[in-house]
Amino acid sequence: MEDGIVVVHQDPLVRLPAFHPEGMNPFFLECLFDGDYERLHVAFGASRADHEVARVVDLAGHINDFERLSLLVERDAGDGQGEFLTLQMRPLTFLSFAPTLHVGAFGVPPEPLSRGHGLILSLTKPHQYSNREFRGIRWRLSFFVMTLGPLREKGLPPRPVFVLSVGIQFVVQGVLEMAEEKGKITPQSEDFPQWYQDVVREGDLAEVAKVVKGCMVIKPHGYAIWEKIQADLDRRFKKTGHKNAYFPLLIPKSFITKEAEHVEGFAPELAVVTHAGGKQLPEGEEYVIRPTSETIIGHFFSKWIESYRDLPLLINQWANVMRWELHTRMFLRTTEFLWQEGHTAHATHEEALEEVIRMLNVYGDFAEQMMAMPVIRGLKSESEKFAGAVSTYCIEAMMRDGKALQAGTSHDLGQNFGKAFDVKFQNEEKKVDYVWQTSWGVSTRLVGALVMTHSDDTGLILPPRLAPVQAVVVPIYRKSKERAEVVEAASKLRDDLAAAGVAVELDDREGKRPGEKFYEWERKGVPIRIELGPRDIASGEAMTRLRVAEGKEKMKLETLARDLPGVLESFQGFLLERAKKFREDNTVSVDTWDDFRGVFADGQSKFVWAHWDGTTQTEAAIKEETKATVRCLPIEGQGVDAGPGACIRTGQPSRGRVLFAKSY
RNA sequence: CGGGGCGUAGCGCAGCCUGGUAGCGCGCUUGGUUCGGGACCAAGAAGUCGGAGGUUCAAAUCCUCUCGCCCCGACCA
Repeated sequence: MEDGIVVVHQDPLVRLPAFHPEGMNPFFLECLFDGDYERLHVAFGASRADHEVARVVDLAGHINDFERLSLLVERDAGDGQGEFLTLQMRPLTFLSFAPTLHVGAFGVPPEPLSRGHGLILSLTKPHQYSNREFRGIRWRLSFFVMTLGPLREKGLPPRPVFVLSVGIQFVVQGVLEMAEEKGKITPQSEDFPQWYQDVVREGDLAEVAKVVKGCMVIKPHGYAIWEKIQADLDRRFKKTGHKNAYFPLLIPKSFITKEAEHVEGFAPELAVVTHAGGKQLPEGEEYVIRPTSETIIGHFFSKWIESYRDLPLLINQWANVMRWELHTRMFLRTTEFLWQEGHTAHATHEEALEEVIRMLNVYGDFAEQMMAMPVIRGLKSESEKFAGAVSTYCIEAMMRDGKALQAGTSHDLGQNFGKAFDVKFQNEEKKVDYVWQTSWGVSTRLVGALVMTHSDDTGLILPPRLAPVQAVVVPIYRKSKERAEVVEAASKLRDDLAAAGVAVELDDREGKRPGEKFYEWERKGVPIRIELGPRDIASGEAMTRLRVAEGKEKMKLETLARDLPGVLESFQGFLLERAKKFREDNTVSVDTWDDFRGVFADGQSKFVWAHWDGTTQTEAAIKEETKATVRCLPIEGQGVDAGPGACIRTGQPSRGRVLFAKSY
């Protein structure tokens, strides 16, 4: 492998040295990127000295859409054989990447690859980094034989062909350093997922736990947001008659298997406790860490409920749950997360359905009123519904990249869990029946939704109603004599604001300059900053700046405490309106399959109202081709024109438009 | 299962090829000058170089084994 590692120049030049794959003659290939990838010179031959230069490929014009770019390169061999090189280009995914270089021999029996044979090359451009500075970057290129074997037909000549897959690994050094630069937030437009990570980090919301796979540490500032979410939701739950309770973290494994769909849905992501007290638990007595609590709550409901007089039973639990996820992202999908799960039991299906819709609306109202996040309320398709539910309702919000985030769910469980856990009651007609259950929940994912709904390239933006710090006072002074005076006035202002009900913080830390404090609080999403210096005190005013404002605004010190709550409220309203407008601007109704695909091309997403024939197969086909899924079937008043139409994909009849988008 | 990369100070990394005093940036501590949009100067603290074994007068560096993390691939180009 020693020969496979080459350090290349900045021009950037890539050289593939000779290699000796099994059963092949020594073979040499050289690629030379010209300037900023505008030209690619390809040469190959049996030895380095012997190589012939193939035609120069002009990449200009294709450089920005490298995805599946195919180039046919005819070789100037002069022997009339028509050998060629095909270059397939795809964008890179991340820092360390290993694009595959496929070298296939065409039109020849699987004999030693040498001059005169065509090649398929699959190279990858460092797309993600093209917008960043490449200064100081060192490229290291190594390659290795990965597979060697017959290639299946797939549009290739019916003659014997074989493929040699060679992986290339570039190691790009010096880029990560830039990304981790202090206070650095990658622009949304450049790399949205990276932007999200940066905002969460710089906003001091959370960090990846690292020592525990897939988990995160929610830091004080992030947890404070969750506490505000909890406090308000809890009030709403109480108001609708629910009571809090707490059920065990561990659930007997046997419980999970009682509801057929439920076990199928959750089995892959369960964490199982097999040992306890220094001993292995007997077979069949293992526990799972709850992924959700329908089963254990069903068990207890069956003990608590005897007659219709015990109904409805309205319970909520604040808890942590664990789902073993392969790919995790802070707040959006982590192995362990915090949530609330409501569980209710009712005498009739109608009553249960009312509950399902009631709680869906509680979530919807909360999202819009508190989070300033507009949502669409709807019904999940069969493939997206909760494992074990009859139907699942949801609220879907649009993130700033046009993708949809499921922000809350409310399930009609029918009698599925009632039957599985024998939750029976005697009704008013003295007949025994199974209860009708519901469950509904929202999680710390809401914090991620908050980030992706409002924040910008400067960092976090928090709606005042959920901001742990709504206003920050930054004192400005020169000499230590000024400091005493200014801090005193600032303290008084802080006290006045606190008395007016504003969550205010006075940042009188020494050793940090005002500018640095400004940036820090902006990254943390504080809605308004108040600057107080000697000049302001003299004039009886303070400089204020809203988190999204262009400039600063003077406000009278006298009336600041009185006026600020109003300012914050209007900022709350502004954020909601802005989010609504963003969603409107990125929502379309589409009637043709070509238009539909166009919306989701190039990794883009919007909200799309389109007709769908209602079948799981069509849904799967659409997802396969566009990555977009049915987010929900809108409930009354949530969709666009409600009339029937023809499925966008199959032309089959559709009862009404449903919401499509790519999703988290 | 196959292949690759990486483990050196809290964080990000250099040093390894060619063995010889443990380095850099950020952060942190102290002092001073600063302070209306990311300050500067000076001094300082901080590392069993992932682990074990070997070669050597001498190992972060060479060899063998091992642990951990990340990425890619298994015929889709």
